[in-house]
Amino acid sequence: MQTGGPTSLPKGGQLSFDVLDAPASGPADDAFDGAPAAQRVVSVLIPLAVEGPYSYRAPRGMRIEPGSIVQVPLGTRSYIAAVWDDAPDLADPDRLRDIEEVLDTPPLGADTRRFVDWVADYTLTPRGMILRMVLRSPGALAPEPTTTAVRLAGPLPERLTPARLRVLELLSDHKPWARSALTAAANVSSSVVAGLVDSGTLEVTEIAVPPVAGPPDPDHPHDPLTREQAEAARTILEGFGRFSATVLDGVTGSGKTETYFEAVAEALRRGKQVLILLPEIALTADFLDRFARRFGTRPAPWHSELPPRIRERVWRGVASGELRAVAGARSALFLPYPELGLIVVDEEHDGAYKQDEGVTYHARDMAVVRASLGAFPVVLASATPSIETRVNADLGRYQRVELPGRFREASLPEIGLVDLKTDPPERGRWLAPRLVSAIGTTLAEKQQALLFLNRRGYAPLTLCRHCGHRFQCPNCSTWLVEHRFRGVLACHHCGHTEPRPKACPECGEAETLVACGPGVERLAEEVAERFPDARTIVLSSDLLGSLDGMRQQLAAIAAGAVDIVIGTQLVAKGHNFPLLTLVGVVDADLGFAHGDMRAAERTFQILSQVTGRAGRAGGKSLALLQTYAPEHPVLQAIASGDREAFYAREIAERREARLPPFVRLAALIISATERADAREHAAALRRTAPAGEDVLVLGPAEAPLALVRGRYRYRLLVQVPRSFDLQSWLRQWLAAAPAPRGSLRVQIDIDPQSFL
DNA sequence: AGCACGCCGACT
DNA sequence: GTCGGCGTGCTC
Repeated sequence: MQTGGPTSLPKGGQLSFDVLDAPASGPADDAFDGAPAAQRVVSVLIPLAVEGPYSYRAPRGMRIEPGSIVQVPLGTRSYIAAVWDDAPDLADPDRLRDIEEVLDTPPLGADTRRFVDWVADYTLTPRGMILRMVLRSPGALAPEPTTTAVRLAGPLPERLTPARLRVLELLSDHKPWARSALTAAANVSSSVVAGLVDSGTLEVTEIAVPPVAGPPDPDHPHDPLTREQAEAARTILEGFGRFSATVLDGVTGSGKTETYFEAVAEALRRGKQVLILLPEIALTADFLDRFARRFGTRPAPWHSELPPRIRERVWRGVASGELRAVAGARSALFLPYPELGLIVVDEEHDGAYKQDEGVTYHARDMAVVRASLGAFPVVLASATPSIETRVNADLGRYQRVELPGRFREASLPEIGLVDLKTDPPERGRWLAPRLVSAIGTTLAEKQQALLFLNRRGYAPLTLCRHCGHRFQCPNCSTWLVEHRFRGVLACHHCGHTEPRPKACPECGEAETLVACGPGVERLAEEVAERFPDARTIVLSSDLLGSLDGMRQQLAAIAAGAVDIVIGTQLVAKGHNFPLLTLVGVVDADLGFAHGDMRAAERTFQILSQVTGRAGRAGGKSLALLQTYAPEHPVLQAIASGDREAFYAREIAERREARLPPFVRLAALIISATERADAREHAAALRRTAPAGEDVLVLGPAEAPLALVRGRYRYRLLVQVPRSFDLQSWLRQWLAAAPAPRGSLRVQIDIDPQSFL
C-alpha cells in the first residue's frame, strides 16, 4: 500500500497514513558532525519551486545546524533559505558555492522541517514551495527593530503641571518607557513628553519593541467550568505527552471554547506553545478578547490582513518562543514554532480551512499531521463535525467528546418547517404567512429577527418575458445575478459584470426583462413594504464597505438598534447576535441544488449554525425554515434536533455511493489562459491515465470549467480505494503524460478531507 | 523567483 | 538578413 511505513511518524503516533509518509530523508547528521570542520558540505532548501535542497559549502567556523536560516547565492541572486536534513548529493564539488551568512534567528525545529517534507509529499508540491510558506514573512529575519523611548535623566522642570506629574510618576523607577506607551499610560499628548525632553528632565533612548502579546497566564482568574465541560477537558488533557486527536462536539452555546481553553491552559503550564486555528472570518476582536478574559492577555494574531510590521514581529516572536499562544487562520500552521504542544482547530468543519490557490491543502488535516509529527494533542471543535471527522471518530482514529446542551440561561430554539406547498407566499412575495406573522409577533414584543437567505443581490436570474432570453455569464455556465443597488448583472463565479440593459439584447423589446427569484436585496424590499416601521439592515459581503463599517453594524445589532437583520452566509458564521429570538430561513432548499457530493453536509452545517443564532439570550425563541421538501432528511434532522439521524444517514449514503471518506479522491486542476487549451490538455491527460483495476478516472467534474482570477480551470477527478498509493500513481502518470505547454499549469488537489 | 537561452513574426 | 516577443529550463 505504501512505502516507508510509519517510520516518519513519532513513536507515539499510532496512526497509519494511507498516503506516502514523509520522503525518505535519512538523518544526515554526518553532514554536520562527522566531516572535518574546514570543508563541510550541507544541504540547503531554497524557498523556490525546487524539488529538493541544493548543496553548499559552509566556510570554516560557521556555526550551522539543521534548520539554520542562511543566506545563500543562487544564480545571480541571494536567497534566505534553510539548512535541511538530506545528505548532500551533488557529485561535482566544483559547482559548490559558499553559504554567505547564518542569520541570527533560531533554527527551524525538526518538527517544522519534517512537516514541510510531509506536506510537500502529500500535496505533490515542490518542497521549496512549502518552505516558502514558512519563510514567507519578508523582513522578519532582519535585525530586531527598536523603538524610541524616554527615561528620567535630569533635574525636575521648573513648572510642574498635573500632566507632567503623571508622566514623571510613571518614570519614577528610572526604567525607560516607549514613547507611545508612556503617552497612552499617562493619558497625555506627545507634546508633554517632548516638553520634558526639551527641558532636560527626560532623555531619549532606544529599546526593543515590546512583544505583540504578553505571556498568557493559564491560571488567570476565570469562571469555573460546568461538570460536563470539566469532564470533557479532562479527556483532552489525558492526551498530553503523545499524539491524540479529540473531536469536541457540542451545539452552539455548549461551551466548547471554555472547554478547549482548559486544554490550552494545560499546554501553557507544561511550557508548550499553543495554536488555535480559526476560519479567517471568525478571527475577530471578539474572540481575542474572550481569550484575554481567560488568560489575561490576547493571543498573537495571524491572518492575511495583518499589517506587515505586526506580521514580522509575530513571526519572530513565534520563532524565538517568546510568543506562547497564536490564534490564526490556516497559514498560521506554517509558523516556525520551536515548542508547539497543542493545536485547536475551531469550527473544524469550515470550508475556509481548505486552501485551493497555489498549494492546495486542508489546514485541519495538516494540523492533525503536525500534531502527529510533534507527538502532541490536537482538538477538533465543532457543533457540526464534518463527515470525515465523524467517521474518523467512529473508527476510533480520533476520540470523541460530546458536550450536552446549552448552559447558563441560554436555551435552544424551537424549530419549525414551513411547507411552501401548503402555505405559499403571495405571488411575487417570498415570505410565507406563518413566517410573516412570526416576524410581526417578534417586533411587537420588541425583539429581534434574523432572515437568512444565502443569495446575494436582487434576483438570481433575469429573463425576457417576450423571447425567453436568459442572461448568462460569457465565461461560466451560470446565470447572471441582478444587483439592483449597483445596477448591474454579475456573475458570482468569476466576477464578470455588465450593466443591466433596458431592452432585451436578443429580441430588442424594451421593458420586457423580469427578475426571477429572490436575493437579499429583493427580500429587503418585501420586508420594507410589510414592516415599514421596523429598523432593517442587510448584511451581505458585496454590500460591506470597510471592516470597520461591518464592526459598527454588528455593534448596532448587538445593542438592539436594529429590529430585522437580513443576511447571507455572513450571518451564519462567527458573529453573535445576542438579542435574536426569531430566525427565518427563507429558502432552506437552496443548498441541495448543487450536484456537489458535500451539498447535504454543507446544508446541514449552515442550517444548524443559522438556527443556532436564536436563543442565546435565553427565554423562548423560534427558528422557521421555509421549504418545498419538508420531508428531506436533512431538514427532518434539523427540525427534530436529532443530529445523529443526519450523521447515520449521510455516512451510510457515502459508503453506499463509494464517496469520500470511503474512497480517496483527487482533482487534477488544469489551468490555462485560453479555455480551449485547458480543455485540450485535460483530454490529453485523460488519454494517458494508466489503467488500473481499482482506479477510476471519473473525467470531468459536473461543472469542470471555471474562470478563476483570469485563468480557465478544468477539473479532472480521479477516484481510488482508500488504501491506494495515490501519490506514487499520480506522480507516475504525470511523469509520463504530455507536458503542459504555454501558460498551462497542472495543480493537484488530493481529496483533502479523508487522508487518514 | 530571476535570468539566459531558444525559436517564430515585423522591421531597417 | 536581425530585433525582440515570450515560452522553457536551470540555478548548488
